[in-house]
Amino acid sequence: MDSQNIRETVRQIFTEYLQLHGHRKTPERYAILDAIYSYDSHFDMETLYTRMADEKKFRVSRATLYNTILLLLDAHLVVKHQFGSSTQYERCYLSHTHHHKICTQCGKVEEVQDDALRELIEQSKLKQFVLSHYSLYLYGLCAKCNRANKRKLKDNIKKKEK
Amino acid sequence: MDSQNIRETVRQIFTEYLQLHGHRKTPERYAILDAIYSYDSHFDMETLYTRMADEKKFRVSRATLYNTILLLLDAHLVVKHQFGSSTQYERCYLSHTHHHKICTQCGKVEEVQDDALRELIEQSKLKQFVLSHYSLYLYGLCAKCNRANKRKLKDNIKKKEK
DNA sequence: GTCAGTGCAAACTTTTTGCAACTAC
DNA sequence: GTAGTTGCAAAAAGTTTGCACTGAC
Repeated sequence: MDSQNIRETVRQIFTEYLQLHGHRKTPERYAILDAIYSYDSHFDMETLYTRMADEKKFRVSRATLYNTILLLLDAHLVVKHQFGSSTQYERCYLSHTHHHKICTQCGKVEEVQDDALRELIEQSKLKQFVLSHYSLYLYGLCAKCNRANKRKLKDNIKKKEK
Repeated sequence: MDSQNIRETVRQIFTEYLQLHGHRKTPERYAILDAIYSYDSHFDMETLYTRMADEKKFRVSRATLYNTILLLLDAHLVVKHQFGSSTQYERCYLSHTHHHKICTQCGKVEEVQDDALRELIEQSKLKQFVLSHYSLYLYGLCAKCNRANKRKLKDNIKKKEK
């Protein structure tokens, strides 16, 4: 499915969701959905806010953004992530669930694709619980920070020996 | 290992960590570590702050709490979770890594133990990355909210048909 | 004695809320 | 017409920071 097609499909899904839940179909809501589905990757509220004003020429208030994101989360069209200290969102319709490697030192986030693991998690039987989605965050050190730390540690030990 | 023994062991680990990194061994730091290891479950900063003052009779400032938690995270004696919108911490020395079921509606968090899945995640080969720990958050509806939603949905469809 | 660490309050960031104006229905 | 939504600004919640003081080394 191409990008244009996806955007039309998610609009339909959103419309159904809004109808079913008795919410109004406002232009703001569709503009926000459309903006989100025009990005490929993660974004935070500030980015969405400024990008919508700059690129999409559609200014909505922050309050409306937060409001609409709540609906989109509930409609399973967007997922929320909280890596480290920053809250990020991501579109999720027709995008493969992936995992995230987060460097605990520099904060860099990378996506990891592991279909075998994905299936195992999705098939894990949970008592008294209806799984809708999940997040797997793998914390550790990226190659760069790992090297830097090893150097630092060596220096400290040397200092101590003096 | 009994609870008293664990507390002594983590003190030692923390002492080594502080020495290695050239930090001072202040009474506040040990009091915070001890408080954290006297709880079995998750806690947030506010809870830790008030509990330390009330139960432990040891008042530390919020600044020092945040400060010390950073060290404990780095020393792998505490893990940080960000479910939904609340940030929670949890001791992690000698406690089995577990997964979390989070109800997207009422926010209830439950621990899930699945050793097979745990091992698979821990053994997943990651290129250019040194895994230290991970978090698996399973989002969905708890039995209670699921029932409530089904009722609500039925009502909305009925309304629509009128 | 020195400087890392602490407490305090102010600042800052992110998210929520109250209310008047607006508009989808 | 009217109730759900929006925008704005103020408030709240959570975390960080600057600075004077303290105490671990």
